[in-house]
Amino acid sequence: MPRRVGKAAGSATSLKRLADHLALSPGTISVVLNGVPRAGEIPQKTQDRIFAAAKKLNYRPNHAARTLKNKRSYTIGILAPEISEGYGALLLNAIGEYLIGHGYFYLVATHGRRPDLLEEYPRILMERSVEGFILIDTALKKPLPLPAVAISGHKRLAGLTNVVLDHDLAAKLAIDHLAELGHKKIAFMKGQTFSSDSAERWRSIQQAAIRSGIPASEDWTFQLTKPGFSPEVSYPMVQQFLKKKKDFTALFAYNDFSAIGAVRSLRDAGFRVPEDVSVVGFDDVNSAAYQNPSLTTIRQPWKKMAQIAAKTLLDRLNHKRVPAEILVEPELIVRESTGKCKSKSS
Amino acid sequence: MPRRVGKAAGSATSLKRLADHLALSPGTISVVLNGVPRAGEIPQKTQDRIFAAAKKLNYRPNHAARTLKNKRSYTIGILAPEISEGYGALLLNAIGEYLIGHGYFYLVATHGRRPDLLEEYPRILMERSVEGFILIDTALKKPLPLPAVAISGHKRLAGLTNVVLDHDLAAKLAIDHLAELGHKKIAFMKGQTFSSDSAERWRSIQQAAIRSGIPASEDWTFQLTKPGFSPEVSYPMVQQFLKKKKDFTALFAYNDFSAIGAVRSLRDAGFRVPEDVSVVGFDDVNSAAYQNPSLTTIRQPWKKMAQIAAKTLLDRLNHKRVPAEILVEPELIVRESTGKCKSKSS
DNA sequence: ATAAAGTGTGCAACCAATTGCGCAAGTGCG
DNA sequence: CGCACTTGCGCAATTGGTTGCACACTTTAT
Repeated sequence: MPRRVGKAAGSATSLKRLADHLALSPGTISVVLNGVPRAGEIPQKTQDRIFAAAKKLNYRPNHAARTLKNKRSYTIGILAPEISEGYGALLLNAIGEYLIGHGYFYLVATHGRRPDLLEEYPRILMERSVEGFILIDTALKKPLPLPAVAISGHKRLAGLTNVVLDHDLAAKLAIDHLAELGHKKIAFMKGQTFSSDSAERWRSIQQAAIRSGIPASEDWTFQLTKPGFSPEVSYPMVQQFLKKKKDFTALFAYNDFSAIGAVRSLRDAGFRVPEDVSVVGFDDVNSAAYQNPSLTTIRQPWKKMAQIAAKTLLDRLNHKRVPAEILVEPELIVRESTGKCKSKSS
Repeated sequence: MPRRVGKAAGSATSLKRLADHLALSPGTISVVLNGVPRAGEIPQKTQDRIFAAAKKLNYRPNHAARTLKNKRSYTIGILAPEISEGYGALLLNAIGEYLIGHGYFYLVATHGRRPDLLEEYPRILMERSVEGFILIDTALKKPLPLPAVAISGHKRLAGLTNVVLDHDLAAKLAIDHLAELGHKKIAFMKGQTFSSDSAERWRSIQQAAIRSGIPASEDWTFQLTKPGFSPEVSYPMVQQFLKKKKDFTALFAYNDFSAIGAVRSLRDAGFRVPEDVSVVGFDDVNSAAYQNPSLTTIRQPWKKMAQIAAKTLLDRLNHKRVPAEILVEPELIVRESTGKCKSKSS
């Protein structure tokens, strides 16, 4: 005599409710619905009944219970300094799509580079049983106790795969382009010290510059300090730089937003872009093509990087071997912000 | 005779392990650590021992087990069409910071406006025991069975709070500004039909236009169709519009990125901005101030909207009463892309 | 008829945390 | 000296899903 279970009781359909409804045990139902090998031992007729009832009662397994028992949460932790306009958002979007497409969700924690939060958030995410981490522009001091993939990380740590841009190639593309246009006096904008690409990129730029016989000393250099991805970050720094040096004919910016700020700053100081100064950006954000002038820039294949990062992490979670570093190639996109060098002295 | 538990067994410290270590029952420890009223009945000495051991063994309660038992996950589901450059990313960032600051995390699902995903993702998020939803630019057909707050939603649904911009004021600010500059022939860009602000904004624009004696008929209007937040979305539409109408002296764009695309398109067609055509944007994204010309725009207080949305949802989860609609005020930011109307005919 | 083999099913333990109930001491009062 | 009351604390059930193992029942072989 099957007990009658009121539909009003509780809300979601649990395994037990289904079991009562079918006059079977929760165990049997679990076996059938999960299709484990042993399910073959259960008669087709019973299996059909189970599937039908599950559909009818709209049964959805409780994720927390599953996580607890199976020790798999199908959840990834993402650590980023912030979700900004530009690069970071595009990465996050592509990472998210890949993960959701493969049955995973993600928790994002934005730490703003605060050391205390960089300690705390990975811990909290692990309490929430994330299975691994993806780091965006985030430098860790200690290795994490879980598999991790870093985009634009440069430190080799145990259990960490770095997905990095080929900065040597990027620097070469930009500098060769400017050199071909006749530029010899190039100003370089260094990224903020805390930005994880800054050091690597600067090293590559110096090497490429030497090879092309272009000076890249302190004189030709200034550094961003304010955090963030906004033209505000570079505008005042360019103004300041112009006070000590005016005879450069090209500028290689740290990213597109700082290039936009630089263009503005140069124009406000009376320089035309590209007639007086050529400007090269970095990243190729969506609006780069629609600036005035449109930006010549080094395109980071951010979508590819995001997919590689997500795929690599899932591979590791499924016990595949993955490399410690994966290099991706940038591309030069020539637009209007660079032009022939017209200065006679150069 | 207490069992000896090797520290090698398992990884994280569970309540039971702590209990074995202390030779107490898990229940007692739970009572003390959670500070429920009954904890007062347990002697201070025992409590001190418990706290000390918890710290020493680095005890962290398992979130999945808590969620299962307490039916509270401290997790919010966020539904957005995409995480784009611009507006959406800024909102997400501010929402995330508020939530994390209040002990909540969030799962993001980007649905790309696909109807099947708009059905599926809320369900999956609910399986993952989210306690409520925040919707960004997402139109629902059915009410959700959980508390929800929509940013830029305009449909009244049960259990839903809408955080919306005062579009009447926004339209008035933009049109009054253009009218004061002498513009009478204004072209209007309508948002994509699926964008949740489009209809509301267009209605407000029409009203404001009538009051100012400015025509806002079909003739003066064109509509975006491609999805996304990129200048690409508007560039070809402006080109097309220019084929049928050329005598407007101002353009009110749907957002900053479409304004950027429009400026570009106008210039490519031989119009100077703002000398021949003034352009007003919407949103005031970070780079708007650094365009050339810098964009006059209607600033959405996105940070405030994000915080209000997050706060309102948490209030509802804590059984406070909240309004069905919350209006926030935009602000006119005058920059270089608008100027005096010089056309004689107007 | 009886054992062996084979088939279908469900009990109970487990995961980790929480909580009602009640056991077992200790204290006070008559 | 005994009864009642308080205090301190632990047992066991609960949450929902998964899984090892045992049990029952049927079929086949001897």
